[in-house]
Amino acid sequence: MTGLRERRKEQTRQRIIAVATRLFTERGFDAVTVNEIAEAAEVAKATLFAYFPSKESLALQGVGEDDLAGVVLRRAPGQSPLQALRAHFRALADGQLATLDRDELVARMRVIFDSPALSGAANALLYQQRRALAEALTEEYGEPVAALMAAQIAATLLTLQESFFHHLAGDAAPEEAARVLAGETELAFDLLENGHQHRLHHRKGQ
Amino acid sequence: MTGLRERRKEQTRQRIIAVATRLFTERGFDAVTVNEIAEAAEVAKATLFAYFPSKESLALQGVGEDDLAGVVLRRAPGQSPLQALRAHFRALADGQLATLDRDELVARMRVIFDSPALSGAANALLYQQRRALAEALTEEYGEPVAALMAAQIAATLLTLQESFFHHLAGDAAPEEAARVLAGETELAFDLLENGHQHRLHHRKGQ
DNA sequence: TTTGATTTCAGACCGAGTCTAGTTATTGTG
DNA sequence: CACAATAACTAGACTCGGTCTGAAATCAAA
Repeated sequence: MTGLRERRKEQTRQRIIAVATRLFTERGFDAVTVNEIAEAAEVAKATLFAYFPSKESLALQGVGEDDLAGVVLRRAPGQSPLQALRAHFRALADGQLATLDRDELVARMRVIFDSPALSGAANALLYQQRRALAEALTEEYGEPVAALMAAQIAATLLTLQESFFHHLAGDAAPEEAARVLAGETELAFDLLENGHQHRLHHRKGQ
Repeated sequence: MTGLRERRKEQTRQRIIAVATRLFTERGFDAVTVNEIAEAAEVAKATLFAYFPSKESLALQGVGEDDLAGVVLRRAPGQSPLQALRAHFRALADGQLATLDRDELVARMRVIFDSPALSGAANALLYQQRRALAEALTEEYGEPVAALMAAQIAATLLTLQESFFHHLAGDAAPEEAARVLAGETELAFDLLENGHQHRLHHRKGQ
């Protein structure tokens, strides 16, 4: 059923991503031109843009695909949205570093965080998530509260990612970074659940 | 002291902003070209970009100039950061609509929210604020908590602005919108202080 | 008025992204 | 197998945001 045509398309797609990824990690997002990518991948620029809507999307393949709203909507009965999200990201934090190639991951994140343009694009992706999450929360909490909650949750998760990257990009060992991430994840959800009031007193360092 | 030269520069600057603002509100940010703006303002494109670093900056003049970090750093002794911010935005919500021209304000916000590119740029401005705020909170709460708090606060404020705009852009009367904004501001800070836990139960509508 | 510094300018240039019109595959059908 | 119909690809021109260059205009100080 999967005709030759579709296989070729998939090949081309993969080739473009591979070439782009290599160039981005070698020289950084901003220093690479889509003309270069197209040339190196042996396609016309127009073809490249037929596969990917923008240069950013080339570097953000597979980013922002968490389904926050889905996690909330599919949670076990009796579980609060925050509990469900906490469990989800707890599992993710545990699993993440175990399965994934550390160097590849840190290279990917470095490409993103090193380019303001890319960080912005990643942020825009998160924005989508946020809206969907707000909608998922609306039934239970009403619109204004749901919107605020969703915003706080999304911002929190982005911050966790950033912190994780900074540890990983520093000289922290992968296990160390994973440990810190796990700790900060709990901290973050505690903060969301209990509010800032609980943190009134000096807690310098961590 | 203020030589002719500097007066001319200021005139030119104002002329460019005026022209750009008019065109943006007439036709929307994306449908206006910097060449058009330059032509209408009777300057060369290069001159325009000597005054303003980007097309976005033309539409975002005076946006994102709140100084969240400053509010926190200059708060009265004994006051928590959140208390200080709450007081600040409470005052702002009260004063805002009283002083400012409603139509002008809503036009401005419409220009921004109607263009994804512009919303993104505004978001990037908020990002700066967020980092400064995180730094201001670090002394008291330690780095990871401060970063999380700052992220939640910034996201919250953005959400308030969005909600305010949506009410204003709808057919809500200015006073009505101001009233809602005031209410949501309190709600937002309650949420930040007490956490989501407090909102477990059905609160449909508002 | 001459000199030196600023400002402005037109226009070339770059990179991202779109569009067009024509070419080359791959496909389903007789 | 031949033959449309269709899908994918291509080169190149084009638009728009933004930078750069080198020259011309303007202003300040002497």
